[in-house]
Amino acid sequence: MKARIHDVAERAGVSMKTVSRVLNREPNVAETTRERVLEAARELRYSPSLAARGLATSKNFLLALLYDNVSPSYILKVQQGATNICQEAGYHLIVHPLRGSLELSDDDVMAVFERLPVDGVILTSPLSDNPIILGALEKLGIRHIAIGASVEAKPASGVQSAVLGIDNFNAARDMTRFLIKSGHRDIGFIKGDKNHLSAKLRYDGFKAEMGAHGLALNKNWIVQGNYTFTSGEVAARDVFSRPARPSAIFASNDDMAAGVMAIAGHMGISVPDDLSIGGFDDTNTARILWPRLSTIRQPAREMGGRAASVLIDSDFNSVRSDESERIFYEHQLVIRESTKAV
Amino acid sequence: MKARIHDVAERAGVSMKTVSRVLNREPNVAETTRERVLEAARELRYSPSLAARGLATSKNFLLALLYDNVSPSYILKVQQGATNICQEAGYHLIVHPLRGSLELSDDDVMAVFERLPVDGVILTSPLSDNPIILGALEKLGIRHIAIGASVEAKPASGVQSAVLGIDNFNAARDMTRFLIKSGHRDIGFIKGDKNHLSAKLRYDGFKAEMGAHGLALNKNWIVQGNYTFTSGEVAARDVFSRPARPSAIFASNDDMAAGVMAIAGHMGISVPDDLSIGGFDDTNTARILWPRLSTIRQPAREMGGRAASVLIDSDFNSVRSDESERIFYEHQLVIRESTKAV
DNA sequence: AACAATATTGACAGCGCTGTCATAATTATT
DNA sequence: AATAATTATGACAGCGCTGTCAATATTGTT
Repeated sequence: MKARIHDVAERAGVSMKTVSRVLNREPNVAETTRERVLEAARELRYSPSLAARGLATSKNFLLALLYDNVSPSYILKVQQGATNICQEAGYHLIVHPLRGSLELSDDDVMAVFERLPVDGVILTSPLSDNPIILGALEKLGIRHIAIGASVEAKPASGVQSAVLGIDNFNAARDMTRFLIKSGHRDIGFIKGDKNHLSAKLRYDGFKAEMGAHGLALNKNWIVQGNYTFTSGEVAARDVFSRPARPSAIFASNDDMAAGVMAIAGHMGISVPDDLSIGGFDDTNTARILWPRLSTIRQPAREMGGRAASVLIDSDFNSVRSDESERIFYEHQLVIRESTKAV
Repeated sequence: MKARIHDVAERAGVSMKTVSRVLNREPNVAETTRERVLEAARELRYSPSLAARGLATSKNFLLALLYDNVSPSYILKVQQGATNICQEAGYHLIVHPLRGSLELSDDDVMAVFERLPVDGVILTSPLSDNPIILGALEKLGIRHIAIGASVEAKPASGVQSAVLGIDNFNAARDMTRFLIKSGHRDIGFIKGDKNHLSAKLRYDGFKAEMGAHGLALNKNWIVQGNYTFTSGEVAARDVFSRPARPSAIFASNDDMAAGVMAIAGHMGISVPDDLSIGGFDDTNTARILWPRLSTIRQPAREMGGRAASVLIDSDFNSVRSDESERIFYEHQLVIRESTKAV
């Protein structure tokens, strides 16, 4: 039924090993032989068994994408980028939600990775900063890329790993500066999940820029959220229940910004006429809302792709172990209709 | 470094085969032995090599979720349901976008599946109805579940397969009836992708219900879309460029409804005061928009989970080949703020 | 033309697990 | 108490591939 390498070898009149050489692009195969083998393989519609190959080489041609269930639109972008690259390279991507990652014990996490038969792992925020997860990965010697981890994230050691991200601090400053330059002085801020390093950095950026312009922070308008749409709604209700109302709200991700917009709509507060809203991430959400969100573009798809290709490449190019690099991406302020000068 | 079954056997003082029996829950193992083995396995943090197991059993503990890139929010729901079940069962889910599925040749498709080392495939619409894909799957003997395929989809033969879905026709009638009962008579419709069976059924349902109430269809207000947000925008622009304007638009999925809403916002048409909008699918999109979309809930997450569990179960319960079943789900009309009585 | 260097190929073992089948221990039946 | 039926365990081969290493063919060098 399904052709095996043996069949191809027979048909091409060579040994199995030679077929293997051709298929794996090993050097030292005569051109004529190579063609004969490829032809035979094509005729038999041969494709190697990943299981057998994995057993023989301890390579699985599988990558895993791990995420905690926040901000689906963001995850999806990363996933899209990663699957694209995987397909080109003949790899496959396993998606693995890891809910409640903060409560997970060392053992839980180890158990997950021990039975994840992959060649590399892509971590998305907030997993990117989670020391338990990072620790397990290193202990098991699994290569990994942390997306959205921040500058401060300590570099991995022992196994090859990398950190991809943007400069959250300065990105937040950019958005804040834009709002201020648009004439806003009363600006509210919705913080992201306490456990995300990115949340802290974005808030710090906001504070820094406000301070640089001599603008005071109004505690009434600064609310803790957790990066979910619902938390954005809750935060907005809170802010709007105060005696005074800000003229702009900067939510530290798009989903929360959407929550703010929903509550504004509900309360008859017109966006952007009565209230400007800024988001962060430029996910699909930002684009489908009306008015569309002004936000910070984070090249999530690109980063997902990059993460996959780094992982795949290091499967080949003899991995210089103990290497860890940091790749930074440019963010971009995207102005749309949810903000307006006052 | 990593424990092998041999190590566990040694530690427990039994043969490898006995360890294998315990781990695979095979019968005929003495209780005391079982415990000893489990203990040893735990101590060594043993977890079997999927590759080796796969090679020995031709089972990979992998499922694949295939989709063409339309309606990300819908895919995501299915994916969530499927990963949940997979995790419980110790399986993993590979996600595999298949862009431009309509132009794919027989060979392309075969090539994809031949190198997808999985025990089963979950298809989402529009792949669910694609004869080339279905054909390839059967030729290769890969079990599959088609989500969102319609009643008419011919049952698979040869390999176990199933169809999960809702009654698109009647669901569309329900939404249409609701709009009519709300006093709307001038109702526009945005069709889904021509190649989706669901698109046809939804449109048929709309027509049937309009007809049942003696309402005429206005060609100006019936526009072809393709299930994407952008196509919803284009369609809305088209409709609004006509001399008369409908009082309600029924878009055959949420993403297109979001597109309509965006254009309405852009043109200063107030929703729902000047225009009611109905969607379909009840994806995340419907919830984060303001006003939130009235839509048809399709239990996508549940279907994703069900698909996974059917596939996994049939891995064990000796598969009665040649079996194919149809599982139908109830849809539900969800009324939110995007529609209003006139 | 004889020899060294290099390119090309194949035989065989073994990756870590499970299926088959034989054997040993236990329990049921007369 | 002897035999049959059942339960519990293990030895061993082999799943389909690739790594190692040895063998052979080709090319280059004096």
